[in-house]
Amino acid sequence: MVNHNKDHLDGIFHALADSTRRELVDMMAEKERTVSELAEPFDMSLAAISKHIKVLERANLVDRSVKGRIHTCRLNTDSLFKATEWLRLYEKYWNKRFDRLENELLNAKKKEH
Amino acid sequence: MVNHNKDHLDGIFHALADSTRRELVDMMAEKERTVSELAEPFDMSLAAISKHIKVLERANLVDRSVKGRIHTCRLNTDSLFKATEWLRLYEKYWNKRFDRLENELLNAKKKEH
DNA sequence: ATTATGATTAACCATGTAGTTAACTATAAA
DNA sequence: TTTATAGTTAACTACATGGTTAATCATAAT
Repeated sequence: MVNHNKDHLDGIFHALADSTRRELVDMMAEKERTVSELAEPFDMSLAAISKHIKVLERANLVDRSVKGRIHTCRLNTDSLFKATEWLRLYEKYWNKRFDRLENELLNAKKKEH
Repeated sequence: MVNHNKDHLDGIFHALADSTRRELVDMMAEKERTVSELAEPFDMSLAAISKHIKVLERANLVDRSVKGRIHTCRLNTDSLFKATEWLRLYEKYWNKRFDRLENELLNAKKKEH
């Protein structure tokens, strides 16, 4: 049996492991965008951006609606949420670190007096 | 000028885009582990795991200390924290979704009466 | 001194990635 | 009807990835 959640996270993290794609996500987070709008700021062919968008789509990070020749892309936060959920498992570890740092600071201050 | 933060996130997300590596992270989160301990549960050569660990290390997700022939690996949460920080930018979007869902539910209940 | 163990490294293979250009599809405008 | 626009797809290149086995290195045990 295959773990689909596993595959899903693979795809999500892989999609996010590219700064161009993260910038595309940024743009779509602000508001929905057409493919050409998304491509405009990049020094890269439309074909390349088209592929990047498809990677985001496969990872379920982006939904697309087609009207005539215009493809409109919008962020689908479900996958971002899943990625965050995985990372959240480890939140307590860096909280621990912060607590430790805080304590050290506190002790340092006490010594000053 | 190169954006180092960008490169860093590339490496972090790429490191996390593999279920074997995520499982290694899980194991190290529980407690620090030697390389062989980390390799043990996997149906894969030690060499392969050694490489996976190096990917995690390059992404700053793992620190290693060597004592004799034993390499001990522990989680470094700094990078996990960075990844979470990036994702947290979008948190408001799924909160919006949840709010909308909540409202819909509320309205549905009102109609019942 | 020899052998066994923990781990890395090198050489290799198959597959995947990120980009290119060129060809194509579909729709809108002249 | 022709042409321009929005976008995808195909074929290609160069390089990275994830795995293998075999060789190597360093340390510990006999």
